[in-house]
Amino acid sequence: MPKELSTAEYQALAELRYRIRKFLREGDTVASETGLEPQQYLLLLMIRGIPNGQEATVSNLAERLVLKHHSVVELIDRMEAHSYVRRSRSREDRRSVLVSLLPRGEKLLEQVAQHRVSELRASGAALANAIAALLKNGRAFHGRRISMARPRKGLEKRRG
Amino acid sequence: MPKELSTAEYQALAELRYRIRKFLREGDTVASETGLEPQQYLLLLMIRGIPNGQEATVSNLAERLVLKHHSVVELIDRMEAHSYVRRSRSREDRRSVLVSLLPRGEKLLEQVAQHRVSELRASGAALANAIAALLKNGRAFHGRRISMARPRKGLEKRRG
DNA sequence: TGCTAGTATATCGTGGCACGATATAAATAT
DNA sequence: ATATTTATATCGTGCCACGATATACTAGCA
Repeated sequence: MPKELSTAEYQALAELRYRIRKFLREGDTVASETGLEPQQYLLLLMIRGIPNGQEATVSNLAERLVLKHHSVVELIDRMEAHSYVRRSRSREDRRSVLVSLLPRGEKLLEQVAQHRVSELRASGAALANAIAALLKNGRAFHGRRISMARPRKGLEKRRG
Repeated sequence: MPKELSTAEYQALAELRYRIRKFLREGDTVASETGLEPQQYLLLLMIRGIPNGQEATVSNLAERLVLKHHSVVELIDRMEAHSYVRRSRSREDRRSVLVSLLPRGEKLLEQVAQHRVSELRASGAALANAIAALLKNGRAFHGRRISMARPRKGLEKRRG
């Protein structure tokens, strides 16, 4: 039976969530200033930033957004209504739908993403450090030291 | 006029959001297994994990959740309906409402938080490292090296 | 002491979001 | 040719978040 969590542990979990939340909501604020809902910006970003070797299909986007596929379908519906994206049926597999940005979506995405890149420089490192500091504090989590996983190499180097 | 963002930059932003999203949704899954909605778990956690020296008032909770105060009011309404929390009027300032956990809420929070602490050990460090790695790679953001805020100890070096 | 300004919470209408259940179409396996 | 699997789509439902607006309480000031 696991031990009861202490107040310090609850506070550490809460602080972690607060920092992540604050960081994400900064981006949401910028998105809403351009007329985009937070999830809409995220979908545009996931379409534009789909990993190499993948296509922006409903199922791939569902995976990247960590949502059930029909939630993505409905999100795309709403985006189509605003002319941010369009659907087209895949030639290779006619069950699949490819989602691509329309110029309006591309432009709005760029405005938000520009801002987000700037903010990442300002606060992204602080977020990473805050998370690492919270994890490092062994006392916050059962008083035992956490063994940090060794990070992999940078993204660009991974792909050959 | 800022330069156009490259595909690599979009991919880096998208990857960052994917990792954060994946991490958060792990917790959501555990929360929903206990019958809690994601935001409900978060509210319970913010009440229990309020920083020392603060009280769990609507305005303090709104700050910790990075929400408008009336969104917190409505969230508390829904939680009260489930007997997870209760409101009480502050003696010191009768405008303020103090929110506290009821036994049912406390129990559900503990179940989820226990699981989250375990998962933090497993994936929290990976998240921090992923964020740091994405930020560190200067090419992903305008090809210029980002000057990392100096962490107390280097992430990689901290623990072997 | 009374009035004004500021602060904290509450309510309502509205639209976005997410899911489970269910359905259809296409591809694959047998 | 049939059965199974996979991809997307639709609907009902409840949760979430905000702007606009309202009420109650506290603090400051003349």
